[in-house]
Amino acid sequence: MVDFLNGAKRTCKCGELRGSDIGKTVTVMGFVAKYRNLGNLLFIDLRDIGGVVQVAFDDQVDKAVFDKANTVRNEYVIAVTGVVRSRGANINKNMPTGEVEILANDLKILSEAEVTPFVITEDMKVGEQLRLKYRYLDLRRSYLQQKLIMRDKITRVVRNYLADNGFLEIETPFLGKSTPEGARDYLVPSRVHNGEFYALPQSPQLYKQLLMIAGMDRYYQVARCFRDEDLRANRQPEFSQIDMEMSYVEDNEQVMEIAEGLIKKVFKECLGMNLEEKFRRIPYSEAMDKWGSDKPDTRFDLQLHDLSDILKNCSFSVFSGAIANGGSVRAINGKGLCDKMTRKEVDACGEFVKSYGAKGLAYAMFREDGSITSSVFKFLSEEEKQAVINEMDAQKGDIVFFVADKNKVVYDSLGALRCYLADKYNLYDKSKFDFLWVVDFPLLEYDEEEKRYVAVHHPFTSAIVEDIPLLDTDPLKVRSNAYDMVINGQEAGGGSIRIHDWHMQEKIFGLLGFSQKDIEDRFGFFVDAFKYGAPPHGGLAFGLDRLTMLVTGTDNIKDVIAFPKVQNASCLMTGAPAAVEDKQLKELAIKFDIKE
RNA sequence: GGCUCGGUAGUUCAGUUGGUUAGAACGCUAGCCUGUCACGCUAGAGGUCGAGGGUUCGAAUCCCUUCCGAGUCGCCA
Repeated sequence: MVDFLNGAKRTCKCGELRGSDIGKTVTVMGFVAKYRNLGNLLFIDLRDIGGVVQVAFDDQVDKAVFDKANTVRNEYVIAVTGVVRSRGANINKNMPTGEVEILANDLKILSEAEVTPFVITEDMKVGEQLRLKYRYLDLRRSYLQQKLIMRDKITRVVRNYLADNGFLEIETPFLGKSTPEGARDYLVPSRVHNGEFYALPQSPQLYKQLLMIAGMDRYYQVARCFRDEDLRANRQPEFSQIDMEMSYVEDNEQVMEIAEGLIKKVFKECLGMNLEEKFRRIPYSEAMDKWGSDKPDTRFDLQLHDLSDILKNCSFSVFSGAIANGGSVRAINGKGLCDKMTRKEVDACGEFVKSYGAKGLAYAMFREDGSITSSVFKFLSEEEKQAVINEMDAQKGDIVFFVADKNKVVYDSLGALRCYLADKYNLYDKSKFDFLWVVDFPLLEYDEEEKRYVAVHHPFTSAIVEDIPLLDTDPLKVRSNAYDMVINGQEAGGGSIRIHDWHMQEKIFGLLGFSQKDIEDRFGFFVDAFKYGAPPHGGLAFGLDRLTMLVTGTDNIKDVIAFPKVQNASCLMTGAPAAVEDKQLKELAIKFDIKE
């Protein structure tokens, strides 16, 4: 039988009580985290979002209340009224409220609870599968509550900052038009227009640009975005962006300055970090050449070195062949790792780079005794060897890894390998933060499968003015006004100065292989809008989930989302997605063959 | 779509070369206990070894299929 509150009011949260509260009569409410019955004395650890406090029930004080407390089990929801008193000699230093306890004189059982599928404790080692099925129980843990509290704080800081800078929060539709460039769309069938579909937004890109054309000047939104692609540890099918756009800018720096200020504010308010220095700007080409990635983690060295000039004529055909085919040979030097790595671990690196398309991983181990163990040095002349050693600054104790292939494979595999090594051998301080911008991205890249140019960023990104002539002669050389903010080797956000001239927009669409009809069908409304006056504008979007991950120090995106989906994009708690009733399908005029 | 790893009591796990009745800890239930906070002590309940098929005298263990989950490559303008 459960009690009604019957007018009882909570006077404070469990975790707030301190020595200074001794003597006060308080009423607290929460979940029973733990009970310890000593016979005629019973302790309950009561948990709410603010923390845990110990409640004591003494049968000498009130036998009826004591007997009632005896029926209480874990996760019951109760209200306790009592007097805060000192624990005397029995202080628990492990809890913030450990100096005090509440001696109960009234107990209300507000809700009974069945035995939970897992015990809710902070040091829990329960499988994710079970925790996600009972997410509402998992979320009772302070670990997750603190992450959602921080997420709330971040969004509040963001809202305040952007409001202070003249940005208006404006909502844009979830039900939009499918524009099949980029990620797969989630589609929503229309009942009124049978056979037609809305698409959920991959991002509010078109709307925010239209808001600039509408004269809204500066816009932002904490926007839910949807992408029907496969999940990762840091990727969910629906996620949130801090999406912003501003008018009358034509220079990257104007947007980056605002965005950088925002990140500095977030880190200041949320982590107390003072980020004084301007973030580094690294051109895309340098990021690739030095770090093998357009989101380099520069907390550790392990830079890539291009050995193509040295090795282009070497007798090792894998190397010379790759270079002759337009690829390259590059290497990284694992300083001091030679003796830390077993043969098996070196082989594991070889397997690791294979997943990035590399056919193999050559190495050279520089032993402390001066000898060199290498899979490739025997193919090199003395001059070549010496030149490699000089270029790599290879010394005793080092291990150098080489990859020869198409440039993309070399970058991908070595770029990933350096992160793998740094992580595995603790080559950097994981508590440090590393902020930078990658700029001067190429505007276009060539898609071998589709046999056409595709936009590196998106089709609305503008080209750097001095590169515009190259659009007609060498489009792959054109750099864009795009910029990505990279924090700890993760893309935290990205944006660009947009095209605001519809002639240029049509030209880019043309380069991307869109026919006039394609443009009309997909983006007609968008191109039209530019014909009625469009301020120069640019913007950027931060991934709120990833930002929260960085601030709270987790590498699992599920930790910062209340109700996340699992790898196959289903929800273990609700069972979504699920079949619907025939009646619903009929209304939508949807018919499909159900596979057995 | 590919690769790797995992699924045994409510939970976390152990389970040898295929061999008697599948174990431990925690949790749960009952009893005792006035200073516990990982309370303690005693007793007890609790298993379709993810599912299906196969090999075998015999399968948690070996093989095949399949479901579920994790990581990752592709993918994510």
